[in-house]
Amino acid sequence: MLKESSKVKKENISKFMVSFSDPFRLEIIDLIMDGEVCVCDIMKLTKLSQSRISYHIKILKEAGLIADRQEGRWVYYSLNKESLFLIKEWITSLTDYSSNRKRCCE
Amino acid sequence: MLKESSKVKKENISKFMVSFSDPFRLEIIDLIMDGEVCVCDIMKLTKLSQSRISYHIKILKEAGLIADRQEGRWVYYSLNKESLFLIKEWITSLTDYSSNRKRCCE
DNA sequence: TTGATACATCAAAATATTTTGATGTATAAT
DNA sequence: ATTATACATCAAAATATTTTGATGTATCAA
Repeated sequence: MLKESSKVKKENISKFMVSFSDPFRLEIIDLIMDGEVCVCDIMKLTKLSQSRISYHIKILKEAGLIADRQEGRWVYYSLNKESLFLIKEWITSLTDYSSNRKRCCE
Repeated sequence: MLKESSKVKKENISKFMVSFSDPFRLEIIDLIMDGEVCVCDIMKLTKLSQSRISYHIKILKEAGLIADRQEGRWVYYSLNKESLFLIKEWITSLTDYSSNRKRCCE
């Protein structure tokens, strides 16, 4: 079993994965990757309704996946690379651990 | 936007993330990391009901996260490292892409 | 100060996922 | 053959997530 000392908490991993588990959120992330975007940009590019986008944005934000910055009436969203690195690290620890592990009775 | 040439398909990413998004499935993965386990092992270790475990196992299997091997009456499950590597690669492509990208009008 | 824009939030409805308990199938032991 | 074990599958119920349309708040322009 993975040590509890891992930098990412299980609860956060779950939240992160949930936030990545919706196709519309993946689409939004795809757009945000190209640079800061506001909700109105996402509306134009995805044809999703405003409140629907706000809802998904909220999930992504609460998972720590994106950051926001207000500028006048606009709110710009951007990828939070730090959290992506942490998750990558967590997946690495999964693969590393299970490849170094000795099987019982071998 | 990420090139479609990425080794992992969006649909698979979504499935993978869904499969990782449930705390009980994370728990099961945690156990499987320690070596092959059967449903009965998981039952003993997690106190989840048999059909509940089977259900989650199915989700994990369909996402390509775990592999199975039958031996008599037992079915042993193990981590499929290949898919973990692919997802890690996908996350890497997310961070790499967005860090190399030039902001508009800069 | 009025009206428009950008976005958040809310409650209800729609939809999807998960859990439960029952039943089914295959293997193996008696 | 009969019974027990290991697991899968199923349908119904329980629960969670998502969508929708309405309303709220802040900012800005006229």
